[in-house]
Amino acid sequence: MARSLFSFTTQRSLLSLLLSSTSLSQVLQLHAQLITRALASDPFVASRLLLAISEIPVISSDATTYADLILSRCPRANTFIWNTVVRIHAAGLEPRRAVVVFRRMRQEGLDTDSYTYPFVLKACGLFLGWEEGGQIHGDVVKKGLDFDLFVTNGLISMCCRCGNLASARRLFDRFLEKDLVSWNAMIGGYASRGEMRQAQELFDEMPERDAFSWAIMIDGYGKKAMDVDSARRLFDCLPDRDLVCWNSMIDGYAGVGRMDDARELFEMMPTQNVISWSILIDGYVNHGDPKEALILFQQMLRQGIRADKVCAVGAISACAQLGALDLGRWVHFYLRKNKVLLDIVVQTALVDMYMKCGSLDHARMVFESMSDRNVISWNAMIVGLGTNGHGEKALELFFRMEREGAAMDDLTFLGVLSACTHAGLVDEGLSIFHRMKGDFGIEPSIEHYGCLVDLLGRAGRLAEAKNVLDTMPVEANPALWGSLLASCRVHRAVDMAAACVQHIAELGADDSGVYILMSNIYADKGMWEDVWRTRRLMGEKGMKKESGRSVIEVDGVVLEFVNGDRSHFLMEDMLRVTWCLSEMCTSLG
DNA sequence: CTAGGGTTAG
Repeated sequence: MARSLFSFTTQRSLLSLLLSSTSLSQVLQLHAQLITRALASDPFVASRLLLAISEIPVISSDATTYADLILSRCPRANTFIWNTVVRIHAAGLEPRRAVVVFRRMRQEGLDTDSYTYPFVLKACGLFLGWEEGGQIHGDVVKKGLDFDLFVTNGLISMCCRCGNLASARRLFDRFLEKDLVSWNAMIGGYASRGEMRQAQELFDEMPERDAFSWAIMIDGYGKKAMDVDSARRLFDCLPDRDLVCWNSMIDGYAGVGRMDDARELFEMMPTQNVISWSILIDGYVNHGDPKEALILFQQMLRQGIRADKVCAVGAISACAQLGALDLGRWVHFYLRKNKVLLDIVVQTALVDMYMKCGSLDHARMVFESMSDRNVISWNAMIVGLGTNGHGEKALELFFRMEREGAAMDDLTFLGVLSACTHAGLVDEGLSIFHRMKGDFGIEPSIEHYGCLVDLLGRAGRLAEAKNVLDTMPVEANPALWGSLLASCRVHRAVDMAAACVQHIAELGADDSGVYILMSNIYADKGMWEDVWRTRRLMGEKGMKKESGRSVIEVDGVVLEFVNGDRSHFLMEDMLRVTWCLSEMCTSLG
């Protein structure tokens, strides 16, 4: 009936348009046209709409909601339609919803077939829903689908992803019609958990191998088992290496900090993609060379490779480590200009970067604009506010976090406690420390005790601080005694300071810094005999003062200062610093 | 009528 409302040819052209649409808004426009013609409830039209959605490269939450809507408006939906909705959810941001749709499908008495299970199982593997997967497994056996290649491969990889290697292996061994994918899934299960002995055994046994098999093994040895040399031996055996193999091998080296080896392969590989660059950039960021990371980032852009959000996170954290605000803002601007979708990871990296660069307003702006926040985002704000000297604001944010019922972890408390310390909010800090276990279920670690000692010590409540160290459930370490020692200097408590040094020495951690601090405490009090005695002791122990080092960004240029070393200090840099300082002085009036 | 499984970077 509905069909007679508009001509067959118009319908056909609409449908062919649908098949070639590449964005949700295009699909929506077409749907609107179809709705006005009262056609959307037609199963055939619904299936076309859903197929169009499933072909969008990135399934947004709008897309999944829309798929649910189409399903609900289509009373005569068949198995194909339901399968497609399950598939859309499995590819979306919340794979769990695929299982929800699957359950409704069964409740409403629809037939499930060999196309239903691979998608549901994939979803289970993605959110690690082994419980649900186990039930589905029973279902599959009842339906006699456990001999279907796709269904069984789905089961094997679901079991592997959920860490149930024994079940996966049972399925694998009993399955006589195994293909290359079955082998790769099983080997991947072992490799992703670093069980390389078992993976290697199967790898040697398998009838044929493809690029995936090699990539799985190289990645398993390099990243998961931290055995880069074995990974390299396989890599060298491999006749024609694809991009993934190169990247996995480079990532293996970067993961263990062998940046020279990583770099050498990077230069050798035939072509690099944005992932290759990201691996290298991240490697430098994680192994103490953020400056090199930024140089690479700029090189990559110059070669015409667009940065994606993963790569940007590397660059942003390099900026954070360097305190390079101008560059960080530039990366932020780049992402906006290139319409790169800012997800929670990028936004959190930006918050962290702005905080580390001391730009609280920008950090706050990004944080407030976030539609979703996790514990890492909150921590970045709380820790950042604390280290920038805004203890009250950090505390405020902590209470807001509590009100909103956001999950906290041990870093949250390290952040808020040290914020209290620096703002002199001693009683507030104490109260939070004492609520940690009861109200938030987080057992204080040795670091939290460190904060407590600091909190009390800096406020001059030295006896209470020492009492914490003497009575805490785990034994205090040199760092904790060191923190009390630092408080002793501030409050000129010579005797307690000497006791701290004693403890540190007993723990075998008495480095030059400890004695220098101690001798400074004596000096503050004019106890020169003790100063010289301490200096002599240092000489006897063969200690020398170590050099300090710092890095700053001035006017877009990153400068590195090493105490006692002026070689980096070029005249040009000197001029920039001078200019910058004079600018600042002028603006301060 | 139509569709499907395995690898790589935070």
